[in-house]
Amino acid sequence: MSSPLAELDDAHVQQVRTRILDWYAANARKLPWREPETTAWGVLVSEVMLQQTQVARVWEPWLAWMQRWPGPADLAAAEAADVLIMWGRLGYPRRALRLHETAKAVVEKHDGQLPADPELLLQLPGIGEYTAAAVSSFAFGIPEVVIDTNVRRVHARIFTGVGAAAPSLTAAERQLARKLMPDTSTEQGVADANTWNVATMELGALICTARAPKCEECPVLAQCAWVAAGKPEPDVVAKTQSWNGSDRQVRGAIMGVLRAQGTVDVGRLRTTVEATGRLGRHIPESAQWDRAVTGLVDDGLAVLSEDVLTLP
DNA sequence: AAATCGGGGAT
DNA sequence: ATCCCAGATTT
Repeated sequence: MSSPLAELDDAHVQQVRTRILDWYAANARKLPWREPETTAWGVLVSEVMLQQTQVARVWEPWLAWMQRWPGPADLAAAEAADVLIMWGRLGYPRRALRLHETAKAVVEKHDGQLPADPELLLQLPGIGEYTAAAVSSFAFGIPEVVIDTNVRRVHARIFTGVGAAAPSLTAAERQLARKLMPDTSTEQGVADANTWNVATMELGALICTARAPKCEECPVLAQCAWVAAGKPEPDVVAKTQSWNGSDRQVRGAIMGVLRAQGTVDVGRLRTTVEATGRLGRHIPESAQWDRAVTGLVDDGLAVLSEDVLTLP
C-alpha cells in the first residue's frame, strides 16, 4: 500500500481538524492541571505523573504534590525519601527521582525557571520527546508536534486506516503528525495548533479508545479510514510480561514497605514484605530478592548500609 | 529494536 | 485474566 501521506487530501485534513477542534471545545474534560492558573512547572509535574499512569489516578496526587511543592525550588529542597513517599503508588518511582533531579537542574542551570525550549527540556532527566513537546505546547504555547499513544492511535485510524499504531513510533508517523498540524503562520494558527495537540489526545482518551472505541459518538466517524475499511482488527500485539511473580512486583512490594516504615533490616526483608500481602501467593527465590534489592539500590531508590535497607 | 520499569482501572 | 495507560531510559 502506498504511503498514507500520498493520499493526504487538504480538504479532508481541514475537515478533520475543524471537527475535532469543535468537538474538543464542547467536550474537553476539566482537569486540575488544565486550569489557567497552573504554572509551567505544574504542567510538567502532571506530564511526568501521567507517563503510563491514567488521569484518574494522577488527579489527587497531583493536587497534593503541588500544594506541598508548588515550584521547582520547593521540590529541589526536599529530601529524596519524602519525594518517594509523596509519589506513593503512582508507579515507576524512578520518575519521582528524575523529577526531583529535574527540579534541582532547573534551580541550578535555569535560574529556577523551567525552560520553554523543547531542546532544553529534553536535556532534563525524565523528559523525553513526548513530554518536552507537550510542556512546550501546553505550558508555553509553542506549537510543537505532540505525539503520545492517543495521538498515534487516532492518526492511525483516521488517516492510515488501521486499528492500532505500530509498536514504536516511526518516522512516517512523525511526518504524518507534522503535516496534520494547523498552519502556524498566524497567531490564530498557533493557538489552533496547540489546541489540536490536546484535542487529538482527548479524542483518543475519550472516544477513539484502544479497547472499545465509541465510534457512534465520534466527530470524524465519516472521515475515518479505519471505519471506511470496516474496522479491521489490529494485528495481535505481543503479550505483556505477566505481573504476578515478576521482579517489578517484588520491587514494588519492597518500595511499599520502605514508603511505610522508611527502613527495613535485610534479615527481616523477606518476612516483612511477604506480610504485606502485596506479593499474593508468590514466594520469590533468594536470587529474586537479591535482584530486586540490587536493582533498587542501583536505581537510587534505596540505600543498603550495615544490612539495613532505607529510602535514599 | 527490545527489555525494563509499577500499579490499578477497565473490560 | 488480560489489556492498556498523556513514556523514558538502557541494552
